Amino acid sequence: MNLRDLDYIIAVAEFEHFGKAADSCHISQPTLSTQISKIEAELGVKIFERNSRSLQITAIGATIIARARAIQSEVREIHNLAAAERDPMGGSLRLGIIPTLSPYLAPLLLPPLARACPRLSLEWHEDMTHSLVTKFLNFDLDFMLLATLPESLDSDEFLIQPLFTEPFYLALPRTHRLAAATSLAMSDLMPSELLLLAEGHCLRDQIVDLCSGPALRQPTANDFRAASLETLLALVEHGLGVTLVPALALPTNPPYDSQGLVFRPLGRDGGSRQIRLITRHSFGRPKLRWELAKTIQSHLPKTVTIVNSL
Amino acid sequence: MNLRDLDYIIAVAEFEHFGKAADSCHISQPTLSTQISKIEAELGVKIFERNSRSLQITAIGATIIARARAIQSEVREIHNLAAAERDPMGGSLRLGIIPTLSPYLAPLLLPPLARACPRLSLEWHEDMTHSLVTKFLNFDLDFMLLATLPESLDSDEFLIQPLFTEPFYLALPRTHRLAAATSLAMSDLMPSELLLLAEGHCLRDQIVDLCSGPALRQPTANDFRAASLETLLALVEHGLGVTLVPALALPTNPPYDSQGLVFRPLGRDGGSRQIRLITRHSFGRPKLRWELAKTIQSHLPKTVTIVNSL
DNA sequence: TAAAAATACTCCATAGGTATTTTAT
DNA sequence: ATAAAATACCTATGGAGTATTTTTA
Repeated sequence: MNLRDLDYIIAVAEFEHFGKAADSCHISQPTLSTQISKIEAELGVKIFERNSRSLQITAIGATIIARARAIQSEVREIHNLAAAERDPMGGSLRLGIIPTLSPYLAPLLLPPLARACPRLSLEWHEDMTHSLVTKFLNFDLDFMLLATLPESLDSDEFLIQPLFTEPFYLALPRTHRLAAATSLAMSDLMPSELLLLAEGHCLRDQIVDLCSGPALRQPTANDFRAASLETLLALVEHGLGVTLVPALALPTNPPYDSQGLVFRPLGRDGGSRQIRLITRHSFGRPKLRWELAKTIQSHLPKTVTIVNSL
Repeated sequence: MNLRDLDYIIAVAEFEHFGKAADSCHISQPTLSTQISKIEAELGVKIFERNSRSLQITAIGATIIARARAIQSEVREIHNLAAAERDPMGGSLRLGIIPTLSPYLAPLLLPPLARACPRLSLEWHEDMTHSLVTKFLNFDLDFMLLATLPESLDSDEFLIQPLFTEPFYLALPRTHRLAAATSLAMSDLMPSELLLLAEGHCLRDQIVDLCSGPALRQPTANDFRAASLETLLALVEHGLGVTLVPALALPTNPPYDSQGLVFRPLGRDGGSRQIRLITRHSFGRPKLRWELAKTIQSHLPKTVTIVNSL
């Protein structure tokens, strides 16, 4: 067996098609076929059940592929360790981040991080929690910044580092009847006026949980299934409703207003989310982990609360 | 980089000598030299600091080698998984076991294990705790049976499974003044008559801890530094002293006596040790782990107490 | 019959060998 | 002076290519 062979079985598992997998590995289909056959002969088990019409991964194949991904990740990490030795704040790093955090954290984090680690090559993967976790478990991400913790991360091999708690704010059109109120609670809202993100966003679920009080605006055919907070805020600005946003979505300076929008804190227990940094314990560059966490915590606005300050 | 390259850097790290490492890899010294150079060039770091008289592992080299060992272990485990798929109770398994347990457990465990897993290839590594743990951490053992838990095993990546608790018995010459006593306590012993194993055996340390009561027989030039319990029992049989042995060291059937020896239970809190099975969570053959633990627990004499029965 | 994997064969990159030189104590 | 690693250069295994055949839905 060979390290390259691991790429090959992972590619076949990914594409479930020898031709496409071969392309992705930049080799010919016959070469891939022979190599896979050799591996299967060496191990004495079929990794893929295949014929000219279909391809399936066998049970043992799936466990082998999981190990192969882990091995590849370790090999990558050897390269990263070496790169970090040549340049402690260099190397490459793959960060996953949720869409309701990414646009607000990026401008805060990237400039100081580039200053602290000038030669660090950062891959920024913006996706919803579920997709990020899948990639992470496949060793395709080194770090994740999440607001929720799926059960699949309930394992000792992962390091979960709370960074900050971010309260929710009510976003209102400036012309809204509640725009001038000094203190607001969820119960002041009309059930129908709350706008939500599309399903799959953890923020949507958190707000739904929070709003067990006022009946939720049911999704209808006319509902705009907003894919981003920015879109949602545009709807609010045009008077189509109100929404809850995490603190980082606010304009950076008080009074936190922008053109047609005003943001109002919610009273005690108005809700908040905790942003956590997730890695594997086996991530081999502790200084880089520390630098990342520290840089995030050091450049947050006063609207959020630092947890576990470094 | 190549899987074989990992063998090479591990071999050089092991022998600290290119010629010997090359021999162990069955390649020539120049081939090894060129390969190591290539790896170092690829990673851009020196793994070994070397000249014609000395060889040292660099700091980054040590971390790379640790990863390399982990990768090799994963690769081995892929082969083992495949072997286990062809034959669920087959494959190979490397078990480390302490010298004060090995001679008593081996005859109990091996026949039923061979019956349960006829084609399992078992490597039996008998050594003291410290050496076993070193091998285990280097991924050179799959399982350990230990009576103590060094701090280096304080990590979530290891699975520690208590199997049974084994009380200590006092071993006396048949002619001893206490041989006829029905109930004994540590305080009945004369400080000078207690014989101990050589240093390094966990059993020695446990008995020393237990015997904070009677002053210990101090090692002198005349002391026989017994390397095994069997040797110690031979000394006892010849009237040179008494000793404490774990229950499994007793002859299998009551009245638990053999030729010139008698064994007497100690009263409440006469001491005991707990035997634990240690693996990595990443060990990929849970059925085999279960079978091993179960087979051990199923074939123990009544003198020990099963913990966490499977 | 058509899409996909397997086979047959040829080629070449690179791991590995032998002979020799360089290095550092 | 000597032990050990590095270099030079040659060999050959096995990974990769192209052309073709086999398979099965």
